[in-house]
Amino acid sequence: MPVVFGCVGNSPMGHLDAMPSHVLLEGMGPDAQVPAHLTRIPISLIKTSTDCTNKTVKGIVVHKGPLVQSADFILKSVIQEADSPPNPSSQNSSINVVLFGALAKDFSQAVNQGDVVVASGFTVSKSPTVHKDKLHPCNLLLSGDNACVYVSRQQPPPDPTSLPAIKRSTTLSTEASRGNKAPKYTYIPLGDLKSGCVVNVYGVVIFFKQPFKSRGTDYCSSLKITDQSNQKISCTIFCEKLEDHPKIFQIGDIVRMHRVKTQLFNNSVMLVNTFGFSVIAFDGAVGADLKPRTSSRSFHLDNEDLRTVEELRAWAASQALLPPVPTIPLSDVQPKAYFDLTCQLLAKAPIDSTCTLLRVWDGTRCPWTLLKVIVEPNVTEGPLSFSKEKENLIANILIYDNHVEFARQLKPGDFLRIYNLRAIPGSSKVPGLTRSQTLELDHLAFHLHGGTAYGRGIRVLPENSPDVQQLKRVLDAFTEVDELNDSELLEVWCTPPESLDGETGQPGTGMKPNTLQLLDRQEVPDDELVAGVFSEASRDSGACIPPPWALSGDVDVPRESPGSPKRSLCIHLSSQLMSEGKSKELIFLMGSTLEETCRLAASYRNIVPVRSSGGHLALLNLSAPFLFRGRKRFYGCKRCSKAEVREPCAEGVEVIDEKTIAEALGVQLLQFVLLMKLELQDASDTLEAFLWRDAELFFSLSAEDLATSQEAQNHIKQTMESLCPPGGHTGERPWLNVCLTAYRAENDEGQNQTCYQICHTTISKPSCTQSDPEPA
DNA sequence: GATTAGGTTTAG
Repeated sequence: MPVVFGCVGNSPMGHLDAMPSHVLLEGMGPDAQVPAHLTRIPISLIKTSTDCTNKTVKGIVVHKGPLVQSADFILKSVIQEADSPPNPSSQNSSINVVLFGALAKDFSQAVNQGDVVVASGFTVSKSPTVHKDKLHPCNLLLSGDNACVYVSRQQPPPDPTSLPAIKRSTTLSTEASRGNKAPKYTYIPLGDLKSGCVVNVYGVVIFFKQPFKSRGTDYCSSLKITDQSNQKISCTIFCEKLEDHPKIFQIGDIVRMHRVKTQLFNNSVMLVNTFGFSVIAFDGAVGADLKPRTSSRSFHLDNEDLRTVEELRAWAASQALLPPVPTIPLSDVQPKAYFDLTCQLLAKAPIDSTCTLLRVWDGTRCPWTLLKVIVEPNVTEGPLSFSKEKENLIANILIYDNHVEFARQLKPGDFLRIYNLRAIPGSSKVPGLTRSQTLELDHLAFHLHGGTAYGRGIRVLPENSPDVQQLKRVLDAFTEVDELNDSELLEVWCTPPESLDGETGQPGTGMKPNTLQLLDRQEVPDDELVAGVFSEASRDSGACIPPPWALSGDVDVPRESPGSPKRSLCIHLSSQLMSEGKSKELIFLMGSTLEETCRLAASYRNIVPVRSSGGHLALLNLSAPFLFRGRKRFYGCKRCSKAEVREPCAEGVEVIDEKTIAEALGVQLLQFVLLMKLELQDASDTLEAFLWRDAELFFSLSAEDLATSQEAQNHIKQTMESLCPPGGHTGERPWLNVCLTAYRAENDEGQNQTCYQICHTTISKPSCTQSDPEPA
């Protein structure tokens, strides 16, 4: 059944549904269709200088490459001189033929290996693969309107099993078809994939399995990827060498794959690697390093690629495709949970043929009692024991079945990510234990079960990966501390300044806020307490003689609501201020409630609440503010003040401030101070540190504003929530780079102890996860 | 030279 292709031009990508243009004719060979004005030339005589106008070649298809869907369709084929016995002395009777556009697509559909074709309208170029494939030094390019291929089958019907067995002379690279320059790749959106093509794609990884040994000869990787088209495409990669597999570390990573073939499985298009397959992977986080993960030395990456990666990153972020926490630290592990762990291998030991012990740490301490496994010392690789402190951080992980072989290749010191690890509470039998070896009850055991479900597996992370860099900082910090013995450590931390002045800050690194609590000693009293003081003061409403400098009168309190009863209160004013026309600058208010005082504060700049005491005017108990100004309240020290109602000296004073009033009243003015205690945690331990002297610097606001401004309070709240998310895991808390001051201070029991304060440190943004220490 | 797997939890 001969087949004739019509002359077809290049079809722009996307016109994949264009009707094939071949015409079926029966009972004739391809030659019957070739127009008479064309003359055939032998393949072996083709040179780049050959004038191909009105020339044809005829050959048997000895290789048909895959249809590559690129900017255009491309298909590469090899034909061998037909109808004449191939000259064994000549290697030039087989030639590469490269077809473009719809012609390539039609050729892919209608031509099989073994068919005889006649081609016309071709051009000749140098074959870039001549040294590799030892074929004809030229190749034939078939594109554009003049290109035409006439086809016939040698043995109809086209039953693949009955086709002449023609050995492929060599393997071919599709890259070869584009000349010597770095090929320009086109990437097909995942939503546009059609089955039966070889394509290049980009995608965001939404599921992955680390390479695992297949039942065949290769390792198999399983991926599911997606892109802006929202199509979710499964990919299966078979490669004999592990290094040829995609290097996926976590969900959200981005892969670029070259030469994967599309095929239908379960009514969905899926991807499988095909000849010439290559893959590179990128971190999927916006702003992360754009260094591709690959073992290939000759990958091509241009600005367009980087732009594609950035676009996918931004899109993935908008879709929340990246997990908020890539892995769970040991400190946050929950019993019964499956989790991924990023850790360092310290030691390992085989337990039996189906189980290997990995001793790992990540610098955090698991709050649960961990499984202890005792193994024969002579089978352990790595140190047999560690310092007590370090031992407390080490998790024993039992690796089972198929993962044992992989674990065998691990070396102590390796940085690992273990996927789908399971934390099992209680006791379980550990194979290989002798009678003398005990297993603790009520522990948490970590198992990497057999199988690859849910991506279960192990990966060695490269030392330069950001997650490893972060882990190393934590581990190094611990090791540094661990190597000092306790007394040395104490000496380092206990070189305190005599006082807070002249202290030297010690930059601390890697401290993590753990828990936060406000010190409740000397707290600013709440309204309930203050209202109680007012209430008590108004009960002492005996007769009182105002001081001679005062003018007394009544003031109507603004009503709470139109219907509420009218109330007037006794006030005393400074006659001097009155004479200067500043009667509203300061009033001494008697018998008011806290609430009424606040209402009057809208009309009078300064209000000093007073009471009657022994026939004289007196200030209220200094638990309450001695002065109200707008929303601000000023407090006096109960111990240091010698309070008495006196006329402020306001002569020549433009504005009466709290200092003038406090001075006149003998009140030792108190300052608002923000005092917090933070529990910081790093790999080595936790540490309580005060935020006090530089608390305002830390939060970039004044404590006084904090007492009155809702905005300032919100700012603090947001900042604290970003440092210590409510209900969040430790892993979600940011790392802080803080400067600490160590000093000696007496505690409540009169004992000298070392205290720590955060100093010279500013949180740069409320939502920011890092703080920037300012130069001391 | 084709085949391998085709996500979805061990059962210690």
